[in-house]
Amino acid sequence: MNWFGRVALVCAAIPAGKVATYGQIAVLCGEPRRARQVGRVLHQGASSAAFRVVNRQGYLSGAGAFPVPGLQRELLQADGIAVEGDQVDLERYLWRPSEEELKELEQAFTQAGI
DNA sequence: TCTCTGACGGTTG
DNA sequence: ACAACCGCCAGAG
Repeated sequence: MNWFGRVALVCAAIPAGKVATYGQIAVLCGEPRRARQVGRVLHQGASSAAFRVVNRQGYLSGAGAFPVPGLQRELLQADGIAVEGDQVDLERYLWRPSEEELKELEQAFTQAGI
């Protein structure tokens, strides 16, 4: 499995109603310093769950990030997440992976052949 | 080739 | 709290 695949797996592992940060995704992929590259592969359409990824401040991706402006906002709200001024409350919505979730993720990596 | 540019983030002053 | 740097690396021009 490659970098692209890992990012896709991690995004798929984000629970509905929660958000994750780019840096967090990078860490979960085992490459802590590649937050930027996470954004790039997501832009390439790595995962349909990419709308649950925001930056460290809780701000949504830029206008050009999604084909339709405001799409990410709608998807998040449909997920039950409150979006205020293109920003979400990380204290409330940030995904904090449980031991069980980490284990499942590790399993997914292994199964995919990391 | 070379340079510039980012869906980013940690560190430092 | 804030801003300036740095690391990161694949595309675009």
